[in-house]
Amino acid sequence: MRASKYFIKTMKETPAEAEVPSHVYLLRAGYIKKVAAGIYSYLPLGLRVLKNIENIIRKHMDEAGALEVLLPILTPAELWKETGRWDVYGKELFRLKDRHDRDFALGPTHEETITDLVRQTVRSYKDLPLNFYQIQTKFRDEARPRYGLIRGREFVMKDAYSFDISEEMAIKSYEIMKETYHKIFKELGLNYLMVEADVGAIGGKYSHEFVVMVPNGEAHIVYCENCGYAANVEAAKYEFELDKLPPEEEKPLEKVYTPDVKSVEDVTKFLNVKPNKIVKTLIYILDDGTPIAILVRGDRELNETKVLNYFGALDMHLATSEEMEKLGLVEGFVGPIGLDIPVYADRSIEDLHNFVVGANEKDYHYINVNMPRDFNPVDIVDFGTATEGDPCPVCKSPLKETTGLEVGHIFLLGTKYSEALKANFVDKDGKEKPIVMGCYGIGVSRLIAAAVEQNHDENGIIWTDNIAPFKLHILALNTKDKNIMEIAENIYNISRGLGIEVLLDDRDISPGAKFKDADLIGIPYRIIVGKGVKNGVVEFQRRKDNEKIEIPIDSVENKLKEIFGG
RNA sequence: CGGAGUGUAGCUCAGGUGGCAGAGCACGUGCCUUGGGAGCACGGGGUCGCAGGUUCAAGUCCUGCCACUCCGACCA
Repeated sequence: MRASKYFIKTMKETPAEAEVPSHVYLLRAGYIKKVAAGIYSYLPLGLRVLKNIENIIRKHMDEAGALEVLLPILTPAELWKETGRWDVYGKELFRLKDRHDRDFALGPTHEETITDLVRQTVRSYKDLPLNFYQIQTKFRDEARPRYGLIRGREFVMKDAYSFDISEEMAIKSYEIMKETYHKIFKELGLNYLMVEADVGAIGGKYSHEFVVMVPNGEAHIVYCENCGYAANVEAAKYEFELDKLPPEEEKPLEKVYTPDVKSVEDVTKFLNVKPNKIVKTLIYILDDGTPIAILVRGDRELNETKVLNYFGALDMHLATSEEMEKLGLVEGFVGPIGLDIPVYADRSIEDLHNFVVGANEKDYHYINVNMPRDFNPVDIVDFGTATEGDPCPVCKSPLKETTGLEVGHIFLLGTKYSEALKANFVDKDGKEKPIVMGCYGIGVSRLIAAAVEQNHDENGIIWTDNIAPFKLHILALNTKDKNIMEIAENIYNISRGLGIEVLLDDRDISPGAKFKDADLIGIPYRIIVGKGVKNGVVEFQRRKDNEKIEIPIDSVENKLKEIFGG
């Protein structure tokens, strides 16, 4: 491709809307253009990258035996009502009506649609297993779209769904997808981690996330360098055993005057105790209106996901000041003793002795509190958020914490959707059974952003070889110089003959502008045709390190074969 | 959804106390130049987010709305 005939629209300055590197460079280099918040057009360069990623995914999905389909974006409300998600999915589901006032939704995911297809077509165990996938645009009315392609309202996703006759077989399908995902992310050239994850609203038995390691990512994960355990902090088990404090003799319970001492930090200072001897009492209101109290050690953070899972709730919130008042509670001085709402404890306070809690009375705390002497929780559960330094639940080594971007998520769904939609099959024994499902997503457009987040420098993008829009960038530095142009054209033709995706910068602009654009666009390999041609050489430069080496013009073809294996 | 902020040329932005709509970059033409976003000259480009209001006069003041960005909540 010749740049003079292509669509290269770079920007010198950072658009005001962009904050994170991927957003900045994808806009500046002319890969994408914003249409509305969280909605982008892919320009020719951007589409090439998107297609490259799609094709790598497609290749591995096909190899794994999955079958590509294309489901509709526009889906009837009836299907969503059958599984209950018309109500549960909430505001994130884009809803619309047709001219007959019938309800529809723009698909944010396709469990309903694919299960509907399967229930209509699959009758016997002989039809199974099946794995359908599609690469398609998804719609989610995000509360807050942000960071360019990282969190959009319209985005491209690969979603796959497996259907098996038993959980045992479904686990096999799940394992095949897990391996396939590893192959995909390796081929994309990204530094990633597979982590144990929470199933969230999709539901199911267990799941894994694939997270591309980037600083300041949205996914918080802990991992163990010793044994390889890795998990999203939402899902990470907290290995409280090694974090236990030494046993102490129980001291008599005492109520102390603590004027205006509310937060853990206040209590720490006022009573001169460590945060791990203080117990926080958090009041939550579940989605059915039930208030609950949850106790966590002062130095630990509560994990709301674990609480939701424990109560089987979809939503909950910390009690507001008004709600606290209605329940007769004193903000800042809530405690479990004498509380008449159910009290649950995180395992961090199991075996804790002589600790501090609020006294349910303004300006008073209890000290030397002990369980079960002074109160007895309904249950003691792992409600904690794992954090750096916590012992690994597998091998007890200290965990490391890091952040990343979730680009893939696989779920063993079980029969949640097949039962709701009555997707059954007749087994060998002649009995009708629900199909056992799994679902597998990859954020295709988010991968573009993730790749840039992970691979860029102060000058622009540095694509990995397999996803770069072009693999070779030829810079003809002076278009008025016939000699330069002839040699550049010649190298361009040789490259094309070798099947290399090549971009020739033949625009009549200054050399500096060409270099700046080339850095911004981030094509991995570059040949510079400039004044060196007088001495029979051109330069070869890698975007990664910008190191230039001179090579004789007549050995360019061999060099290209060496790099691109032509 | 709560909090904060911003909307003026394609982009980045300036336009005290109301008084002819601006700059740099980008774009077009010409000259000149060709190894890290060159220079000179001329030129085109505006519903100042939208709608009301105050005023002789509104980019500027007032009211409402909309859009966008950031922080938070939320996020298969």
